[in-house]
Amino acid sequence: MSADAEPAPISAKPPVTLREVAAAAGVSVATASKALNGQGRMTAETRERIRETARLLGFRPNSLAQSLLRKRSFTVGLLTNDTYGRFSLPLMAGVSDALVDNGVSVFLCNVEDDTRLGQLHVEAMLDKRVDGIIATGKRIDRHLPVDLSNLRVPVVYAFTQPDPGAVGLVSDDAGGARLAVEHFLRLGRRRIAHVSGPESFAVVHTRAQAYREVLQEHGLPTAEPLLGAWSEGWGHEAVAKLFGKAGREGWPDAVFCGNDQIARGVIDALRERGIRVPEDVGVIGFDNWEIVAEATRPPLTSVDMNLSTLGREAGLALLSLVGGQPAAPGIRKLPCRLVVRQSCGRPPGG
Amino acid sequence: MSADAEPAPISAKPPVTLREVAAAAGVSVATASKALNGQGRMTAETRERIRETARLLGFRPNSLAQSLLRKRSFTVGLLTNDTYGRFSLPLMAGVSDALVDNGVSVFLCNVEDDTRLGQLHVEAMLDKRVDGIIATGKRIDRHLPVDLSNLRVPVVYAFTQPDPGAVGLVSDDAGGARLAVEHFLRLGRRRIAHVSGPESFAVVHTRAQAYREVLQEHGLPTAEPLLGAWSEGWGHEAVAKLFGKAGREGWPDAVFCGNDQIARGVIDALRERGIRVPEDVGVIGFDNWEIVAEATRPPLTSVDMNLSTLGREAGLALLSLVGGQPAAPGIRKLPCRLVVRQSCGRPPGG
DNA sequence: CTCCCTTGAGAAAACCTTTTCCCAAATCGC
DNA sequence: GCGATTTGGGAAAAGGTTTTCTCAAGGGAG
Repeated sequence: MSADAEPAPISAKPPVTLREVAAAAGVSVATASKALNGQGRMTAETRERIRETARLLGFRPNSLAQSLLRKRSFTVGLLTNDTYGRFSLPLMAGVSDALVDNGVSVFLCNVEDDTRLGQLHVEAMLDKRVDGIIATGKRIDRHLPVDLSNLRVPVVYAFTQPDPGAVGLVSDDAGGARLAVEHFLRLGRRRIAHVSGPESFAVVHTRAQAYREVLQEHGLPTAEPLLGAWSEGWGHEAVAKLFGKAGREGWPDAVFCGNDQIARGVIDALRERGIRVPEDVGVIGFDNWEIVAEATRPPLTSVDMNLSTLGREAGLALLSLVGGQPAAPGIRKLPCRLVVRQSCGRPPGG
Repeated sequence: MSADAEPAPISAKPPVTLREVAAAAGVSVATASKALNGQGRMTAETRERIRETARLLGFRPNSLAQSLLRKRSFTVGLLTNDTYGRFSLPLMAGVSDALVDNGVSVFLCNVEDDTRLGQLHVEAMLDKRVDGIIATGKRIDRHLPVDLSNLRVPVVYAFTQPDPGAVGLVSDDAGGARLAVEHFLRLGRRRIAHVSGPESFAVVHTRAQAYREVLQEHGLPTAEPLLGAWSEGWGHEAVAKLFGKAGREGWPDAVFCGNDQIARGVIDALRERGIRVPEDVGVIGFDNWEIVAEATRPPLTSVDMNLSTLGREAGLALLSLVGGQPAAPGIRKLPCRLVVRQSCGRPPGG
């Protein structure tokens, strides 16, 4: 058993227990435990001998036993009703990354819109003694189909409607809309239209309101936003409405779109009408869905909600809650950022 | 304590233990355990009394303690290197669904392409005593950056390159390609082109080979597939190559595309040239990425890899492995299906 | 009236680790 | 040299459940 022997690889054999390490090192399990955790008092030589033995045997403590005792499982649940959507992916990746960096594993729980399924998942998570729960959704203005108030573990809401008194993180949609409109203004655009999604979405109103405010602040007339669907098809229709009327002078010189699909429809429709983007009309989208934004011709400038960061912040917030730090309840809005590509044009003298 | 009293809701109070249930029912923990698990012998009345007590107290067994004893945690790890991609989502949802139905929770582990991160995750999962691991990826022809051979738990590979001797599930790409080409043939198309992705992808060759075979089986000449990128841009380029030469008689009357983005580029490019889809040229894509397939004009017929089913099967395969059923090692190919929309035209007399 | 078997239920070990308490030996102060 | 403290390490309880034994009481056979 030389000092530079290889540690045993993870293998098919049953796991090595602390008892075995202790026996091999000729000490009690108590001492072995303390040696490995840096607790207790013993000679440096004893401690080192035990550690070396553990290393050689490939000892890894059984998390189940540790959790049972410590009442802390280093495990959290991630609840989502958006397994197919593009929003939850970066969000979940961000959550997962933040937690994994802190040695915490994540249970993925897809609840769809099924209350029974949600209840089932929450109970399973609680049974498995998760340290906390992160609830994410596909819409900021909708609750998950499950009641997470009065749980015995902390809960953080990300990109979904939080319970009153809980801590929630969402993107700053108003700020994102401002970024887009103000960018247009800086580029010298003055007749800015807004084409967005269905009226039933809260973000549609939030963004439209910010759009109006920015224009008013600059003393510009505000056209009524065109509300429709989150689709390319609606982008085409909207262009027909905006650019259908004869008389070029009434046409917008910029279109701020509620998402990237609408923006793509707008760009395609404009091209089909022979209207040049960005020379005649600038276009900015929302979501920065790269696969769409980079395929438009020209590539689409878009507002990015920083969902990955949002997820990361949510993970960290939960961690501090689990650690006993009292977090200010309420909704925290995280800033968006504008990803500039080629659909909005260059500054006048640029 | 009437019989129809409400069971205690899940609450912020510390969980009820079996010991408390036993005390409240006036029996020992051993008897209580047996009553709740349907084990042991006791009067029906005793059993029912204990069960009712447990229900009223809102007792839920501590999974950690159960797992520690049973050596079965009802937990599996899901390893992926594709948190952002669209393939892993339905796959993961399928896995998750299959497992959750069987009372198994899923650890989501995003390893990116980082060996160290992968090792970390695998060790954490093993420490938490997962019953098994499912490895999924974004490409069938690439290994995950982590060695999963010789683990002490079963492993199933889904949509990623399995270790030799392991059980793996992938989509039947050749079969999917056949579906597309044969559909064209049934519709009376005879000059079928194939535009696909980069040469470095194994699926590109698999599908191209199937494409050639079907044409040969029907005694038709096979044009050399055009290989490029998985992008709309390449779809445009490919159309320029295929339809650039003067002389309409040499043009294809159908294009089978390697993915939906290429197909979209092809359709857009054809429209820009005034070539009608599906009247003049039929187009079929691959992946059935609904958000793309439904936005093309006309909506795109596409091959669906049934990834959700693939994930479900992977989950079930792992479950039976965990249950001790020996599974035949090797790669199992699951059939694709053709989702017919409007880009390929109707049968001649249809 | 015994003896044996069944029934109903409890005691205790086991799973694996952590932590508190405890004890013997060694060291220190004077 | 003697009491007090420190040092090094072990015993045991705890965490919550399952399972194997054990055991007393009751019932049936002869």
